[in-house]
Amino acid sequence: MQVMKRKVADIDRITNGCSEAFEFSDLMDVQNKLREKVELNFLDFDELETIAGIDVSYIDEEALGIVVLLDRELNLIQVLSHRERVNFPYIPGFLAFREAPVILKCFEQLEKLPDLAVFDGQGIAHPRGLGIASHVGVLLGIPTIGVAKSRLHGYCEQPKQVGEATVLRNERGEKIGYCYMSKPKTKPIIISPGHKCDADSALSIVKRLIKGYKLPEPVRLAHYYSQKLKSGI
DNA sequence: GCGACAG
DNA sequence: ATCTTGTCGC
Repeated sequence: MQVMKRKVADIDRITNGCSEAFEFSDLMDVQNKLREKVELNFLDFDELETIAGIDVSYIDEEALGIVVLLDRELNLIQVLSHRERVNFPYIPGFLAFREAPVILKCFEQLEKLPDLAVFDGQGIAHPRGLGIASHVGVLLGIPTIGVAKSRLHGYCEQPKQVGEATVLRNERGEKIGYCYMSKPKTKPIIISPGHKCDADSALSIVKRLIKGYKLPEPVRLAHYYSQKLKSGI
């Protein structure tokens, strides 16, 4: 637990950042508290009207948040963005403390929240069950799903066939998501529910959001615009 | 003490 | 995430 005593500020100094002097134990307390509010229930894709995709890119010391809004047929409705200085370093397991601020600023621009938000990162497949998808999902009170390009927590068999999904389980053997090969000859993606959604619903929904690419459309488009806007500045 | 470690 | 062009393979 000694390492957990280290102040984020210490790491911040090393990373040339400028985060608050929070301690890991405090950050973990926040996560454990929010974790209690996570709800895992069935979510029907056919009931969704609008779906959002979120991504964040960086420009030196600034973060550029992007939220793309899609309709049920995955047509682009609008793109929201917000750019601001980041004051927190990237620390595995604490990504939300770095990216949630700018993401929330994007959502504030919406008059009506989406029926589902898909994140680039983990949902409950996290050491304390609160990846960025769950974290923001609880703060906004809307259904969310996490789609990561690599694993952070949990173990599973490697899918070998395209379209094959293997169960991702935590150390207690509980199902916390799926490892899914969405495209031929590509590394499988890690799918886990964020909030107001369960693992099976998350897998089912993500499958319907994939249109020929490795990543589901909401996240793929968010990343696309994230990079595009950044270069156009 | 060592390894793991989303974006 | 980001720094970066070409290139090997399906």
